[in-house]
Amino acid sequence: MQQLDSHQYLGVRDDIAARIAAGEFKPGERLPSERQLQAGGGVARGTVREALFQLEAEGVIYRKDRSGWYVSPPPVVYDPTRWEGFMSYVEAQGRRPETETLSKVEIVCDGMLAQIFSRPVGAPMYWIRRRRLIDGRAVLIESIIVDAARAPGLIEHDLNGSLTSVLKTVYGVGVARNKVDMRPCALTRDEAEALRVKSGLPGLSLVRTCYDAQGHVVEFDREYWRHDALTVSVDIRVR
Amino acid sequence: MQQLDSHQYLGVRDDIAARIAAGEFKPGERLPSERQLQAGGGVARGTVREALFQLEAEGVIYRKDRSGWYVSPPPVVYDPTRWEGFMSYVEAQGRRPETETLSKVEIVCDGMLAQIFSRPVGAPMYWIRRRRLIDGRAVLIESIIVDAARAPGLIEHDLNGSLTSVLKTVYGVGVARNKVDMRPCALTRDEAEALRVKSGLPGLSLVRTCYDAQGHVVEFDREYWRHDALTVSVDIRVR
DNA sequence: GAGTGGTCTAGACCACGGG
DNA sequence: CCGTGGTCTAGACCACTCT
Repeated sequence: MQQLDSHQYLGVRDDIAARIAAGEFKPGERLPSERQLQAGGGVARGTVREALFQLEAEGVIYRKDRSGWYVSPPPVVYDPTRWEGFMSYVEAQGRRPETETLSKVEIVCDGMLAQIFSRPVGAPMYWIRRRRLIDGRAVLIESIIVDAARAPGLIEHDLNGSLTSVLKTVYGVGVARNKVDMRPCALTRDEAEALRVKSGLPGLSLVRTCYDAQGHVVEFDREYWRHDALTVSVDIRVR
Repeated sequence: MQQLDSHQYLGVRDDIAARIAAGEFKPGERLPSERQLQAGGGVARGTVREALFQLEAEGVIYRKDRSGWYVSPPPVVYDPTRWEGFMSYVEAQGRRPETETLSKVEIVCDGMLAQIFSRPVGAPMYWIRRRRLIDGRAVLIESIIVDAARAPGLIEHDLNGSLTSVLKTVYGVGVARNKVDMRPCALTRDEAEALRVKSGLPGLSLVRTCYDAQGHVVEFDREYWRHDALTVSVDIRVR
């Protein structure tokens, strides 16, 4: 498991990392092509790629398909215990958030949703898919389910802002409890395509269930984040 | 970015995933060697490895260095808002937790620790490194700093159980607030070696700062988890 | 159309493990 | 010791983006 003097890909990794640290390549900038990086060191292209994968796993660089490797910008901090939405906390950190609504449709409750929402199978629900970007880079894709009975006509609204505030201001539906599950995952076919990354890239899966004061589920949200785009921070006090 | 009918490594991935799902290989069991898997499908070994990396990123399999590929057991659920320690929540989920203390030494406060603990540079601190296992597999390594003034002689105790309960019962030091930061990371040289995995494997970095009722830092803890070993779950209520 | 990364081949040698 | 995964080479073709 140890890198002795062999493991030249770690040497290549260190070279590239040093050049980034030295400011030769800045966040958002493109690295030289794999074949150019290879030429410098007299190594096979596969070895250069191994080094690039290492840096990608560390969150130092990322790739745009068939366009090249780029230096990663710093991650944003996400606090699941706060109610402010994506748009506000990203902006508060001096970054530029964007939201794109990929689709919004009415569906009917299947068995799994029936259980989550405590609603009968067949009850109408809204299904919203959105992609969110920071500084122009797609960082997460989310799939939201909302009980149509709680927010009739929801999908007629503009959903490129804060969904929570639409629910609150238009429908008077407030959130009193929030359950968040997180786990490292691999971005699979669909998520990877929507984020325009290679399938199999590590990510963070985040599942949020929002309840109102009566304990009814208001919103059920699955998010898939690029692994290098966020830090999660939770601050808890004993009651 | 899309898998058409080419991308045969995804086909190999699906084959292996199907055999695992069908129960041909059970959690904890070893897969056939790469060269054996290769023989079945008439593909190059590199292609088989690509498929195995994919499954590893998804948390389906993991490797033991130069020993082989194994089917992953299910992850444990970790709730940073609960105070119960590793030993109890792992056991509560029907798994077998173990802790090994790798080292415990007295150190002096450097600049960073001085800031975290609001203590003068040079103040004595204890530094404890532990490795924790579930069902015999190393899943995390942690590095803990405790203010020696708050718990004199702490490192004389057996630290293979719950540190929090030792602090509470022996020293009367309770925790009133908990700050947890999490982010996907790559396991680098030291962590990877301690977990006996390949450097560069994705992981989850978890930094916990524990405060007492007076707002003093009691314990500062950095954990590095295998990415496939846990799910984080947070349940928050508005007050 | 040129250049990029993505995939794949068919070999090779090495370091480490105890299937 | 033999088999394993870990690393590496030197090519090749493809699908895609547009540097």
